[in-house]
Formats: sequence, structure tokens, C-alpha cells
Amino acid sequence: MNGKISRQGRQVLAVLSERRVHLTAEEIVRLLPDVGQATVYRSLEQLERLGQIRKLNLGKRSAYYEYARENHMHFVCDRCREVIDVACDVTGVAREAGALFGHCVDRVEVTAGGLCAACIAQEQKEQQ
Amino acid sequence: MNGKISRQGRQVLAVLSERRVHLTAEEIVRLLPDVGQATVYRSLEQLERLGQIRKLNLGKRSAYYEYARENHMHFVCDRCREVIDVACDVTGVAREAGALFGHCVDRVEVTAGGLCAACIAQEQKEQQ
DNA sequence: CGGATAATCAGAATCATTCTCATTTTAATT
DNA sequence: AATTAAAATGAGAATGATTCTGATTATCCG
Repeated sequence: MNGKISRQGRQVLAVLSERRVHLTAEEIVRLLPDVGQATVYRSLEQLERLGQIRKLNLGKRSAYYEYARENHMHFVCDRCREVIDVACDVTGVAREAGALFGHCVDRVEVTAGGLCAACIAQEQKEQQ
Repeated sequence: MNGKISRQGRQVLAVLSERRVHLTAEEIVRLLPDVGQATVYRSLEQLERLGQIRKLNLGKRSAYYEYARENHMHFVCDRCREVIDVACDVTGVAREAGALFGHCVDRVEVTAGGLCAACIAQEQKEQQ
């Protein structure tokens, strides 16, 4: 459970790696009918600890998970609730800010909220 | 429920404004014995919508709430689980990044993880 | 005042996540 | 390959934060 990844763990990782989207634990459970949900949760935790995936706390009911890749932030639209990836790396800034107080930052999550482009267009249409 | 804040809502805001710390909804419920928990949750939601407070999704069991003030990020120590405020404003960067795709960013939450200064010291002591 | 509308409260319901424990798999050693 | 110990799995129960419900109470406005 520390370094080695089991068959089930590899299945979970494969789902996230292939789809390249944010998925909830529940969606992963459904995509892997012969892996128990406790195991899915355990694998997600292990994979996150190993840095292979990231857990996203977006203020939604459930957490989302994604395959770890270059840094980007997550934009959640207040209107359609869509989650959109946006290239934006502030890891350096955050690390330096933490270092000023002696903390060692090794993980940074940026979540933004507002109106997405599609919803801005929608609202303009509606107001005419 | 949209613009006006009820007596109970003002009590919730007062707790957050006076203490200036992150509190869970449950802690606020305990601090206000004669406000029902459903009302605390509803008030928190309204106050967040009005921009008076911020909801923090730190990957803990429950969400935290804080009085809205100048921007800072939240650092969660992987060892002691403490939540520490760290001055670090990336709102501008995030807003520009969103604008590139036509999104209107009006809220940015930065959460960092790693080892806090106290735990780094602890671990060094232990290794001797 | 009186009636309409909205907010509150207590408690129940929901639902994501974690726990339990019997069973199975894996790894190491003979 | 057989043996055994340790670890991982899975089904289902338990937990706990949040949301919903329905009856009651407060607020607003003529």
C-alpha cells in the first residue's frame, strides 16, 4: 500500500490517465464494475500520495480526481457549474510565499469562480 | 434572502468577523446555541454570495468559513493538519489567465500543501 | 390591524466517504 | 509447489456534513 500499486490501483490510474478529465470517485466506481468502492477510494488516496493523480476540492458535493500533469487552475462557473481547466501556474509564487514563513510547499491548488465564456454569451442574449 | 441579512445572519457574520479565524459550520452552530443549524448553513451560503465571507474547500471533512479580507492563501500541513494563512495574492494572474479564454474570474482560492515550519523542525529533531 | 410572504427551527433524509471484518491475494521462504 | 504471514480486497454497515421538509414564527406593507 505504500509504493506498489495493485492491479485495481492500476485500473483506477488507467481510467484517469486515458480520459484526461476530472472524475468523481463515484464515476470511477461505475467505470470499474469489478472493483469495490472502498478499494477505489483507497487507491485514489494512495495514487494521490504518490503524486500520480490530484484530488480537486472544488466546493462541489464530492471531490474530483484528475491525472497529474502540468499545472493549471480549475475554473468553476457559477451559472452552469461546469469545471474548466485554465493554464495558469502559480506554484513558484506560492512556494516562495510559504518559504517566507519557513513552510515547505509541495502542492498548490488554484480554484477560480465566476462566469464562463459560454454563460456570459448566454446572459447577453437573454438581456436583449 | 437576497440582499437583506437577518438577525441570525448577522450573528453568523459577527462570529466570523470577531474571531478572524477559519471556522467550520459545526463550530459556528455550537457558538450560536439559539440559531438552528439549517439557518447557519443558509446564512453562510447567503453571506458567501454577498461576498462578506469566503468558503474554504481545503480537502478536510468539512468546509471552513472565514471573514472576507485581503487575499491570502491557505496552507495545510500534511503532518499536523493545521491550516495556516499565508500572504500571497495571485488574483491578478488568475483573472488574466481566465480572461484569455473569455471567462470572467471573480473569485480565486489558493490552497497549498506540504510541511509547516513547526513540523519541519519536529522532524529534524526526531531524526537525531 | 391583517394578510401575504419569507425566514426559522427541529428533525429527518441524503449522500460522499470511511470503517469493519471475513475472505482473497500476494510475497517470502522452504 | 506447498506453507504461512502479511497485506489488500470487497460487501455492506457506519459516520458525519450538508440539505431538505413541513410546521411555526417573524417581517413587510397596505
